Amino acid sequence: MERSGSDVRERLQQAAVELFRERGYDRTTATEIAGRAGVTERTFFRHFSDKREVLFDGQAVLVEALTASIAEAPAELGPFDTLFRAFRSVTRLLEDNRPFSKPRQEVISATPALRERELSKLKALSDALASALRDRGVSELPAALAAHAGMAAFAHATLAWLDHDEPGLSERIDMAEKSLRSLL
Amino acid sequence: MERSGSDVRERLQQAAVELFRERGYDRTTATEIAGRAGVTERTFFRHFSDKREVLFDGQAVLVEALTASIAEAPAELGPFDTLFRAFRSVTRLLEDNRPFSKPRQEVISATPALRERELSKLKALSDALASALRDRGVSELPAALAAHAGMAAFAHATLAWLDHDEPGLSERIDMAEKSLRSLL
DNA sequence: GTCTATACTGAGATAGAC
DNA sequence: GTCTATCTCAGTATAGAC
Repeated sequence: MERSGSDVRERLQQAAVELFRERGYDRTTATEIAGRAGVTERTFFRHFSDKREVLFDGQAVLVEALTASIAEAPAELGPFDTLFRAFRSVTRLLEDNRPFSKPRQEVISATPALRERELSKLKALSDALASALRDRGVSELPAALAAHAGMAAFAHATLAWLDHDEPGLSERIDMAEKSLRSLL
Repeated sequence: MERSGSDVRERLQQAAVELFRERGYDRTTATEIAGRAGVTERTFFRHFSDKREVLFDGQAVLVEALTASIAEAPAELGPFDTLFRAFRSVTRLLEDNRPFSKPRQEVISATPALRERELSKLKALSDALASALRDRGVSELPAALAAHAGMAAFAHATLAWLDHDEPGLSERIDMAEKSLRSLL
């Protein structure tokens, strides 16, 4: 049982999604997940600080990609232009991940404890975007509000697209952006 | 030991805030909270589905007040006008509750597990506002986005005001509204 | 890797309000 | 008698300490 290959983390994540779908989150123990991945419960908790965390790892990549896009955006763009440019820069990434994201999202949506954790992650993401905007000279309050509103639109589009794949992600982002802009 | 008709629930909430401030959330057990309120641990969990929930009860009143205000707003008002009218209608309520809200918020802000729960509650509130807007004929997407953006502004103003009481809550809501509207 | 505290659950008993 | 709140007792699983 490959121990040093260090794809243990991925095997744990894979096993977790499978088991959560088979039995539900509450009826799955950390020991069972570890067992299916060929390690002990203790190893599970070495990799993930708590049971929920096993489903929330991909976020780091997304944060990096989005903040990088914001940092290198033309200086003359306003907050929303900058944000939506960033969101569009990761559509390809999200589309490629859809086969894994969809079952994962089904589990999350069905489990209150996981939805709670999801909100934390979205908040952290939103805060990171606000920080990236501030680095471009946008001041505190507008940066926070733009990041929040933009993230809400982006998250809404992404979740709707994971639920039904048509219309596509790009179109959904367009729709969300238009809707947001016509509100103000 | 007053068993029936009593205010066990409130005693539990009171005891919880006290103990969390004295020792911190993690170092306080449900048994200790129950003990200080004069009941057993099991009774604590009959009143609150989990340990975090004991700090999040006041929300119901706020949801009621805000959705009521939205429902009775003049039909010609747009989504943001409707929302901020509602936010302003509860400033008095929030100001009166400040003596209780402030210590409570300090505990929440200092505890990751409680911040997570707080986000859930804000999401539920935001969803309720979106639903109230839809009842006025605002369609799905704009209702969700307006509610999210508006709530972000309102929450930002309220938390900042709990942290430092000057400028006052009304002024802070004015500032947040202006900032949000001038984003475009 | 082992041990332990504690959050949480379930079932059945008891006590009082009605 | 019913109904509801609480208690008692006996567990399981998470997560942290060692």
